[in-house]
Amino acid sequence: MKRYSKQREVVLEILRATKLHPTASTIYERAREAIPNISLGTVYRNLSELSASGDILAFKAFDGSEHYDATVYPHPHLCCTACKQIVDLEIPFVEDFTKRSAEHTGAQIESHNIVFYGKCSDCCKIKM
Amino acid sequence: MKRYSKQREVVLEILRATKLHPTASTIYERAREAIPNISLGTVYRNLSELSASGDILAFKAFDGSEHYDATVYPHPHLCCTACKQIVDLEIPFVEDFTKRSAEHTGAQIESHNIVFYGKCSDCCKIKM
DNA sequence: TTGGGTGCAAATCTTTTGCAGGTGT
DNA sequence: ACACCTGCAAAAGATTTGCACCCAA
Repeated sequence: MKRYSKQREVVLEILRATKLHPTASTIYERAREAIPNISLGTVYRNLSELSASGDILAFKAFDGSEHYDATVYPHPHLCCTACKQIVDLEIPFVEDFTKRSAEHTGAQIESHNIVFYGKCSDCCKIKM
Repeated sequence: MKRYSKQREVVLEILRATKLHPTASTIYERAREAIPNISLGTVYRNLSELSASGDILAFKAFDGSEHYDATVYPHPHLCCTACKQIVDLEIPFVEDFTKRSAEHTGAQIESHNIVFYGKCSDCCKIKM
């Protein structure tokens, strides 16, 4: 059975309080503010468990680093080449695209990991 | 200036001869059949260069491992949960989806990394 | 009480890099 | 000759894991 732990709660809180898709080490640094002697291994373990239980999502950015996200329904991300941030994209027709892809290829698609690379809308406004 | 090297040629040949999206270490093992004393570092260096010059594509699978592909136009991949293979998907409307996503979000999308997770068409046929 | 959770440190694994020597052009 | 490329090995990162101790239920 799964038991309560302060460490897991803190990790989850940190993720839910940000929209910035932090990495494990960023979460670790922030968690130390609440639990100074929390270990990095514990952060990893909890991130894995939360991810496995569907409480959070994990995905890889273009540079290969793992990022975590408390927004748990599958949604595309955009890695902005200008501000270097990873932003959530609200694309209402993602599931439609996925379904069409499945039909077109004869595959059975359960989930997806879509990462775009380009310039986010904020950065597009600023320049050019 | 870029110069010829047997090592780079072998790496590229290996990639072009397979449809299986090998990882660096798999390519390394195979390359050693042609050049027994080739080093893993050289394989990585050449994969980076070939990727930077657009001769090959690199992408991350769901488990985070980097895979390489000699099919250079951007196309989605499917990680099959049954046979564990990574298969290319021919989705004619990918670019359309990308364009619509850009329009919808106000972002400027340069490239994409789309990985589906599910069961490939072959595995769907075999067993329900 | 007891089995899951933790901190710590060592171990893995993957990828990168410094360096001295080799090799296309 | 010169700059690029290589093999080797060490380094760097990221993530996992073994272990003894701790604690929620």
